[in-house]
Amino acid sequence: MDVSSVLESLNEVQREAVAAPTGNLLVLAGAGSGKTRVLVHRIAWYIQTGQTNPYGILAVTFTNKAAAEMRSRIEVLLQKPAGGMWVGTFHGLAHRLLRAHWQEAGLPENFQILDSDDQSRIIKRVIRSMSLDESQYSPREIQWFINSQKDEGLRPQNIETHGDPEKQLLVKIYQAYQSLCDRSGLVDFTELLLRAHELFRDQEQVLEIYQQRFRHLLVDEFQDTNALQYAWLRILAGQNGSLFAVGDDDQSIYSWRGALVENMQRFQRDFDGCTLLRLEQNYRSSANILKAANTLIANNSSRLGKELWTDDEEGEKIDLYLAYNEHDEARFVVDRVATAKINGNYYCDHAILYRVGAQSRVLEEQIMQAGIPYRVFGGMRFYERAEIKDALAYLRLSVFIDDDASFERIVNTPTRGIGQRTLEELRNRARQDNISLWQSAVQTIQDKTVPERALNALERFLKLIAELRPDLKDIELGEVMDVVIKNSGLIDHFRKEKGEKGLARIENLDELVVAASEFDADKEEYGDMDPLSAFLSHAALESGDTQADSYTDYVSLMTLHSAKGLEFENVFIVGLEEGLFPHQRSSGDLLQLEEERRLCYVGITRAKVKLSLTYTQHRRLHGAEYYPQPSRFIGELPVEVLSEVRLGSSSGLSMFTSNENTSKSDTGLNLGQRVNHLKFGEGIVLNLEGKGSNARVQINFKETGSKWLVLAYANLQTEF
DNA sequence: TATCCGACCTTTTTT
DNA sequence: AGGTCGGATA
Repeated sequence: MDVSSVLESLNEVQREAVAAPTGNLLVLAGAGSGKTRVLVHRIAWYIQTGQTNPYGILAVTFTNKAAAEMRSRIEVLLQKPAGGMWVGTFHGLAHRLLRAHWQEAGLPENFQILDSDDQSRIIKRVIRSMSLDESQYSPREIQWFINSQKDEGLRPQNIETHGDPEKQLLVKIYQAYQSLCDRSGLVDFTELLLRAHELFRDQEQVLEIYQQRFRHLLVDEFQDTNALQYAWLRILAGQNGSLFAVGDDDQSIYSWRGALVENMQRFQRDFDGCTLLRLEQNYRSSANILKAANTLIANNSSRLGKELWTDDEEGEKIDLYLAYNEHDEARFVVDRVATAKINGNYYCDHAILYRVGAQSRVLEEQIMQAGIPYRVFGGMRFYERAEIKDALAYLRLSVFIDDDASFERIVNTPTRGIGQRTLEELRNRARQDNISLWQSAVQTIQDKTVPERALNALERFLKLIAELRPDLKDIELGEVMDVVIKNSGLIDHFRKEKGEKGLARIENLDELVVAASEFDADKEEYGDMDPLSAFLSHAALESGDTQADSYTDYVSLMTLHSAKGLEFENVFIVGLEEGLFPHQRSSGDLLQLEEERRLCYVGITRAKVKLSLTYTQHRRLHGAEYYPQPSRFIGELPVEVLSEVRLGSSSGLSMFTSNENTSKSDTGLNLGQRVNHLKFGEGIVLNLEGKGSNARVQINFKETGSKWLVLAYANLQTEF
């Protein structure tokens, strides 16, 4: 094999990283600097120099999409399947370990995976069963508490409460939640990681197997690792393993879900002989775009430090558009996209990025009106849909009767006369005897401790599930799914739902049958699990990211967060306003503000050719009116790369005024304008009405709040 | 058991 | 504004 081919087409630093001697290496890789490329080539280098075969390599990422892309790029480079290599997400790999070592990990063979919705339902139940006030102990907060404890590697008994009764109670809830999960063989997402870590920590012989095997560990997006993931990598690497980590501290935007940028510094301390390389040459964006990105991010402190550069030319300036309101903003963007299309560009080279999901609606309205195909990313995923989870719950229960989450979900869906009273009885018994709801139901039927009518209903339910079971073994997966959906009565149930909704649900259920029949359990991923169990795991771990159809041309709408890792010729970032971006909830805290700035940096660096930024004078959000100040991030960009867009009266402006009926009297004032009043001081124009001597103006004064004034007497100063 | 009403919330997302 | 959720009601 010609080793040099792996190094061809790499720049000097990339080559240095790829061909570095085996050992611990941290690659600080800027946006668009070819970071995944380096990682993939590093793997090929290991193999082609004979340092290891695929069997000795473990490469880990955060999303299934990234993992799939990595694997396929490796295989392209090697020109053969990379069998035996472990490539996957932290959760996927942890899952694989736990399936292989379920006994050592103290799990039932058929353990089921809880997604966060399942988890939150269980937590609600636990709170209720402890007769706590739900309004005082919000399930959300408790879920957050439990997950962050687990992220820290903490079990209830390890948590120091310092006698704080509040915390003691939280720990008690955590405990109760965990024992419910344990007795019903349920593993939440974080638990996958925690158990996998404990497996390594406590089972020396297991750890040894994997330490021997995986001498070469590689991590992408290292800045996104949390404490537990870091600990897992560290224990697996041991003394003899080597870790190749690629990341960018400037793109760390997930601290709010436990990601620790500090892991990049820690890595250099904790891992022997760690070297640091910087990939700073950018192959994506024009010089102007990079200049904007570099200048912006330089406002952050405590960076590892790096500055992107490019051989590319200066390129176009960055457009900056001040819109009247969010409709005008949307119209501006859509107009630009439409024009680009007419000029021979593709829709799919365009992305519209926003800070919060709620901003997509107005954009969608405009883009729909223009008849432009688009896709909104994010939101409900396929396997998260209620009807899909219902159907899967039938399956899960049939393969693993102790799965309480599924039992609860479907015991009375569709309604079959098993009401709250009966359920309460089942739950109590389950808790008292530390058994699953299914076992509890069996005993309840034996002891006849509920009314006859409920008893019969319960019996019918158990029989329904039990009858599914023998059928499932022999027939093909799609057929299994079909039988489940038909026998469960879900179709009839949703048919009764009025409107489009029920219809859509039934279509989704059809789609589920297709998904099941097309599912092909990868032996590497799922070992010798039976196909049905493998499919259920798959459904839990891959929430069904709908693959972008490559043959349709559409504009992408997404949050800045979901844009990370992507690139587009043409990028619009909308809503650059104080309070929105940076978001209100981040603006009080310096660290959070810096994360917002990194988010902006991520957004800017998505653009290859053209970047446009917009903000508004007036925005309606959550039913309230805002007259926001321009985002500080605009002010942090170098003026020389910006170009302010002023529309002639023929385009956006006239459309705006005619459509919105906000044409104001000719007062010489604009909405959002700053004015000064002799008595009330400084304020901002909120509204105008009437004409001539009747004209009135509403002003939000800094000191005294909002007031209506007759313009003729107000004697406002507009320049000060 | 279905449906309606009002209280409540609303940053970002993956697994 | 718009969606979700839980409780009250028919």
